[in-house]
Amino acid sequence: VTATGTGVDSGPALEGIGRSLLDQDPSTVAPLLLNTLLLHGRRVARIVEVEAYHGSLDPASHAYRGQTRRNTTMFGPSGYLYVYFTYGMHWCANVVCGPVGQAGAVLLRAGFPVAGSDEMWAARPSARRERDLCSGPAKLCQAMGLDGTFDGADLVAGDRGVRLCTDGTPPPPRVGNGPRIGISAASERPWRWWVEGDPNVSVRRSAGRR
DNA sequence: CTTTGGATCGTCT
DNA sequence: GACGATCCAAAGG
Repeated sequence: VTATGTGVDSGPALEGIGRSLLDQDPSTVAPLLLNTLLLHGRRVARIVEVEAYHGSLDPASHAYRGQTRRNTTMFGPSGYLYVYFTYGMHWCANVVCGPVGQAGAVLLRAGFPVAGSDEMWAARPSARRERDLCSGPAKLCQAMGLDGTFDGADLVAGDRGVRLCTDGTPPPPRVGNGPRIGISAASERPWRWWVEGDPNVSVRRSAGRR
């Protein structure tokens, strides 16, 4: 695992996230991913906001109505990347959790640039401030250069150059927790976690609205 | 700062 | 044929 020239390799050594940690319930795994690092080539983002999605018991999940072509990765082994296309133009990335056959994933909702931000700015020309780079699930994918071709990538083995690591940064001292964003079903379940006070965390559109 | 509406197409019924 | 696990530009305070 390297991020040469990024400044990351001059800090504490990076350590891959183990598959056993991810092989648990999405609601257990989700908060554990806060402050971890998503790496792709030179680009590194620190995850500051996540959401848990379950399977047949979660009406907001893509896996609620069983396995289909799109959500196949969600039903596979943990540690893989589930990338889906939405709103006709956006990609969003999840970390698959739990055992084979049991759908579950953690949506990576926001992060902030730790390295390779030059590539992120290039990938996101509409960004004006640094916090515009990764402050949303589709922004994060765009900034990190992730699209549908990365669906099914192994984040533990890093078989397609995408990896999930930790640099020893402890869990955030204050973790926010509340309802998930942008869903219409099961909107009362508090399955979203974020680093309290981080400016990259998405804000729920005031009042209602999806 | 906030609010609003439009873009755009793969997926599943 | 309908609907998104969203983002952005524009307009108003």
